[in-house]
Amino acid sequence: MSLKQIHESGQAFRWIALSEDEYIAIHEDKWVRVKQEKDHLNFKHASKRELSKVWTAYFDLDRDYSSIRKSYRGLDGYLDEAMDYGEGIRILKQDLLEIIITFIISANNHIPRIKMSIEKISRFAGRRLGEVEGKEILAFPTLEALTRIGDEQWAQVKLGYREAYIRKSLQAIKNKEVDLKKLEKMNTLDAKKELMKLSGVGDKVADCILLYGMGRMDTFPVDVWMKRVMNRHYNVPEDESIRMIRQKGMEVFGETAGIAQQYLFYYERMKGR
DNA sequence: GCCCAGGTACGTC
DNA sequence: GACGTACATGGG
Repeated sequence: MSLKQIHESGQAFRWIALSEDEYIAIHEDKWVRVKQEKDHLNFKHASKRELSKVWTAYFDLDRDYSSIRKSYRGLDGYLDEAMDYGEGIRILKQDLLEIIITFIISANNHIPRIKMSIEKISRFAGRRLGEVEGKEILAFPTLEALTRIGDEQWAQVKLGYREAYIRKSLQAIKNKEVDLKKLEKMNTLDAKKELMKLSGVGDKVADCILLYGMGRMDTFPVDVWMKRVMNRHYNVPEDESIRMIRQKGMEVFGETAGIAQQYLFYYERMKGR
């Protein structure tokens, strides 16, 4: 497990990097300072209770990634390379509302700008949780706090046309048109349909929400990077539709396709840098 | 100035 | 259902 790789793999936008090996992760109103020490993690000042109640689920510590990697080994050369390169990757299980907002913002946007937007939203409405080395630690805002953000502040976040998507979606969640609690009990396909009722949530964003906010590994988000991977390494013609590419990904990589996707995405984005 | 970014909504066909 | 297009914003 590698904190550095998880940090670079484009799923957590609000980690605070203290160094290459030490980060602050934030989940709801909890935060933890984690340091990589060779092959194990040091969760500084985290109580045993919090470790088992919060961070085990967040870091997906109960899943046996090595056996998943073993099951993929030899399937194809490219995934082998990607798994070697990103051996320490895990899929984080992050706060559902935060992930919904984050990935609505992600659509047709640059990663640094996505980070900036989320940071601003947290600054406007997130609770202050503490401070480490002069860096303020903010919670991602609650649903109530988000719906209290005013027009002027939203405008300052510079979300462009995504602002309306988010504000509509917040209302839909607030009045239970889309009930996030019920979502957890649904199978992946039903949950996806439900999520896609939210404004700004299409196929790809829904897949990301399922994968990063609900721990559903049986998803295969296809963005421009994954399209590139599938075109170049999986015999998918350039003009193939995203829909068909997703379907192929699910067929090839199966129940843990989301994890395979993360190895491939990370490898594609990092190599050549 | 032009191109692009972890795509989606909306109107046609 | 599949396809084309507009869409805010800012960095390269």
